[in-house]
Amino acid sequence: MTTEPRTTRVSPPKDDRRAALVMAAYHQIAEVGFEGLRTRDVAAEVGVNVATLHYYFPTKEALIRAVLAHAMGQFRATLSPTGSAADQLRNHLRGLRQLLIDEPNLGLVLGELALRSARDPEMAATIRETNDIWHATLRGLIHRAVEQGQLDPSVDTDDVVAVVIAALRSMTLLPADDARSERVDGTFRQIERWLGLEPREEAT
Amino acid sequence: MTTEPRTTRVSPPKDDRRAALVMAAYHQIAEVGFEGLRTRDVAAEVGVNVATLHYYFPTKEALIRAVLAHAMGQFRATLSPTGSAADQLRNHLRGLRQLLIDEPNLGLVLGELALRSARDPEMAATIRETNDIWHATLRGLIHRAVEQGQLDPSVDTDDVVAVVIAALRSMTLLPADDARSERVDGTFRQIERWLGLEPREEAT
Amino acid sequence: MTTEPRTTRVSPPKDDRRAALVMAAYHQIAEVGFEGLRTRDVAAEVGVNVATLHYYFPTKEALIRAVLAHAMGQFRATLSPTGSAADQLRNHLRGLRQLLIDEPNLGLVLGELALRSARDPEMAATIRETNDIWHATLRGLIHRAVEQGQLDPSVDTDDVVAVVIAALRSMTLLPADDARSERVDGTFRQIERWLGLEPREEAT
Amino acid sequence: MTTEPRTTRVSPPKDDRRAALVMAAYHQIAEVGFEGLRTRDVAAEVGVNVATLHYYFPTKEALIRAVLAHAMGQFRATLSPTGSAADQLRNHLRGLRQLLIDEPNLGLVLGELALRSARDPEMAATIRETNDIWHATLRGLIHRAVEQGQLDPSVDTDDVVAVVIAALRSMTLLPADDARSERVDGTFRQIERWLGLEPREEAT
DNA sequence: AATGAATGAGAGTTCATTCAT
DNA sequence: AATGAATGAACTCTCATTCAT
Repeated sequence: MTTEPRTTRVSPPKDDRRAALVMAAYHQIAEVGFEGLRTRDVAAEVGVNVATLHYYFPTKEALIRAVLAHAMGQFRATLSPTGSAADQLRNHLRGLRQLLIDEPNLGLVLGELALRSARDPEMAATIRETNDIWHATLRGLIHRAVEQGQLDPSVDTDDVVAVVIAALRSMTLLPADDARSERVDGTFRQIERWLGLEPREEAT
Repeated sequence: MTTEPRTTRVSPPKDDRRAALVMAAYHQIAEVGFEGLRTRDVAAEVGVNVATLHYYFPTKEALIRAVLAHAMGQFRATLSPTGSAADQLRNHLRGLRQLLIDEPNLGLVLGELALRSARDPEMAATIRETNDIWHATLRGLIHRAVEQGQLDPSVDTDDVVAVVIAALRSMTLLPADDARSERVDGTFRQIERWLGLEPREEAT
Repeated sequence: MTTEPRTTRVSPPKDDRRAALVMAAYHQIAEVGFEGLRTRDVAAEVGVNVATLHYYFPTKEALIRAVLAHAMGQFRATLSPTGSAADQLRNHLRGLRQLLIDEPNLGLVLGELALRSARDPEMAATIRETNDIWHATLRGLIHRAVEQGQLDPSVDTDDVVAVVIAALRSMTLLPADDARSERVDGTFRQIERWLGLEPREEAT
Repeated sequence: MTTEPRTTRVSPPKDDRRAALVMAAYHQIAEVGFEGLRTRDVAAEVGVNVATLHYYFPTKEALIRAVLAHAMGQFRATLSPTGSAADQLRNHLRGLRQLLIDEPNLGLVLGELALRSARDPEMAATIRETNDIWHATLRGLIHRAVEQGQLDPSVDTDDVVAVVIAALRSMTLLPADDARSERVDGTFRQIERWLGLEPREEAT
């Protein structure tokens, strides 16, 4: 409750305000959903007046778009390529698993966004785009891994990619709450098995 | 001035009104999400006054609970047992696929409910319960199918069940929009393949 | 400040509420202009909640339209025909004069509406309509009065009607404040003189 | 990075800024009325920040006062005396007519100001002052014109002045829109006739 | 002399809920 | 069993004004 002494000018210089507001909105969405998202609460979390929020984002919708962009960015970061095809595949899966652990809110927020996209064509387009990139990337990785003799040719099909992504989406877009965490781990493990990536022992 | 005596039971008798309101709410949630759910609109869809809605459901929450019950019921119906274990398994998968086709809104509504359950312990409990039943049922079916020599023993593990349900949840709880329908079909097909159920050729 | 005891059910039964709100808005416009018109204040003047106002008028604009209709009605009432043409002419002028005395707010409200009509085509149409009726009526009366030998033929022109109405509009649409009341009387007197209607002695 | 030194007086020197802001406010009032007058929009029209506006005018009210002064000045300019009394009279009428044509916004702005003066004593005083000067001037001109034998003695009364000014005010203070322009011309013509100034043929 | 950033105090509008009938 | 009328509490968004720079 006490305001920290503003000795060091740590407080946001320029557009950290913007970023802070996006983060707060992100957090609020995870906490109360779009249903309970209130501009005043977002502003309060950053410690500014609502009017300030509207100074940066003309409308609530604009704020939500920014949250969408942030969430998409966080997700896409797990698609960065390094190592052999099989390694990249493994890294993607593990990176995703780690992301869900580090950022437990991401699932909720992405879920809210995915649901909302059903009523919001612009948002739907953004999400579909990322989704398609995801499919293409995974398909490409599996294909090259098979070519390089690292995976069994039988997994180089659209259907396999479809199941894998479906399962991953389930982890990513929904509260891990009811899909208890041992099931999450099991899911990741079994995907690696079916793909033919020898599952290394967990460290957790 | 005098309204004709309502002796003949032409208009909904008693709690058809209730059911109609639940259906309308269900429909509204699919259309506008919890974010946009308005008691007035629900009442209007049934053609009654808002106050009438509150006669049947004291609060908006009560109405939502009823929608939850309805949605859960619809889903659980696909778990009904008939035939051999492998047949039941197949039936469940196909029943689910059919349900998604027949009732395209169900995914949206279940998704909304699942997300909301993250903030609503009572709702979370109901959903988790159904979820656990799902897991147990699937596990049991696979186990018996293996015992009866209909499936390969390698699929009789918790991890396999976890992936399968994760993939199915993805289909069930999220707008099929971005997971384009061919991917949905592919997913179902590949699950059958991995389980060792020979995928019959699709109709349609 | 004390709420009057609601012993007698004098309080508005049905759509007196509507009328009361219109009257309050009318009064508020006279008092603070459109610039200062606040739905909350209008509602407060009637003693109801703002939400109640919006129950009757979906938007502030709708309320303003109703005020326009009310004001136009009050004005048009002075155009009712009785007696010979010259009598009707006299009656119209005197009726107008009386209206300005009885309803000192009318000028302000009509003025606000007239000014607003410059930015509001729909409102402009309504006002122009009344205005045209006014012109036509006056022109007709003068014409018939001339035919009946009650007025000098020289006044039977569009230009005369234009001046007369211009002068009357000035009285009607603007605060009588600065056009001090003796000038208002003088204006009415002189119009009668120029038209050839012998001005009767004032009673005030 | 370095802005060129503002040695050359290309940009407005000192209080051209002030004047520009007043003109913009004047323009805005004509366009959207007091109801829609926004300091931000005024500043934007000049191309400066709102804060800059507040540097020149501490409050919105101060800006409005300046607009009032500007509008009054423009009007009073038509009262400048040149020629014989009858000429001055004619010049005043024609000058006014020309002003309304050249500056179609003036009517709107003066109308807004007149209406506002009903709630603003200070503004009312300023307007009444101008108004009284107008009356006195007109009265004086007519009186002298009669003395010089240029007009009929019958028009040398307060009542005549009252009607004439009432009619002129109607032209000046209200949107010419509904008082269609042919009526405006007719009004000016008839005033000249009644005063005994032979109306010269119009040029357009 | 000028501005970007910030804000307090509202503004119109919405909505779940209540209650007399 | 059903409704029209009413409301408190909020919600998003706006705006004149301030202030450090």
